[in-house]
Amino acid sequence: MQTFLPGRTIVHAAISPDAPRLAKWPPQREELCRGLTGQQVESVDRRGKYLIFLLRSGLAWVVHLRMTGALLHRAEECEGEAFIRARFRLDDGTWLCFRDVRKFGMMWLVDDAEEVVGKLGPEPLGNGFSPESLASAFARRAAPVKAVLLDQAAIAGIGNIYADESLFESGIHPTRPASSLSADELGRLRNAIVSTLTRAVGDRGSSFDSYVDAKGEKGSHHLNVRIFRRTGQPCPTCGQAVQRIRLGGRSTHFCPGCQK
DNA sequence: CTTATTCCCTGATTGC
DNA sequence: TGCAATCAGGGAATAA
Repeated sequence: MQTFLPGRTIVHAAISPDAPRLAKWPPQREELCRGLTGQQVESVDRRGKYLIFLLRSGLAWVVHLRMTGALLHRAEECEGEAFIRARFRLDDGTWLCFRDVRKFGMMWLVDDAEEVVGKLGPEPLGNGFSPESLASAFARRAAPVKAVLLDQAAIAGIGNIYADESLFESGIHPTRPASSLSADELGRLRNAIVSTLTRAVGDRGSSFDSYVDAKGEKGSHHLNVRIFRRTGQPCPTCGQAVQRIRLGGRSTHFCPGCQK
């Protein structure tokens, strides 16, 4: 995305009427498309799970792919391809196609990206992310630590896979109240979050389901997870069977032997 | 303020 | 084999 989009101008934009919730702001898809047409992309950025395209005009085009969304860069229009919910033609003749089977994806065209991402917690791969950052995110939070890890206002960008992997790597039980973690545990969890996300980025993401990048390529990190969706299989450390429970409305996987 | 629950959506999986 | 019910999941909305 960073390689081909900066400098390009959107010369045509269309959102399909079968994706009525895709346009979050302006809420009418025609208005969002009108606003995007003629805009030149200056830079590509990210905050948590949100993509931010800063435009030369000063506006920000913000996109969230959610579960099954993908922004695909194509030489040709994705004519006849299933689940294409929006298309954007660029001034070099290529296309950016938004494919989204489950229609959970969202986009905004705003004066300031902070209107969308302003309430997110700190970036776990940012410079200042420390055990103290976690302590402040967990203060007064009696909810299970797994649920707080998924709370984007506490820490930005951690999803279900990486919450389970980080808790496993740090040896912390997912049901522990977040505010009950000791300083040592906060330090271990901080390091586990950083190493888990760094490894996942190195593998270009996890394609348990349909995730692909702008070139249509899958990530490989789903091949390297230690605990996620491995219910009943032996723990890689102690051999006990991996257990699955529901927490924060999500499937949660952990080793009853290693995670206290 | 926090926490829990429901909803959105549809392909894949499971159950009879 | 066929059809229906269930499941998966991020985050918004709602309720308590």
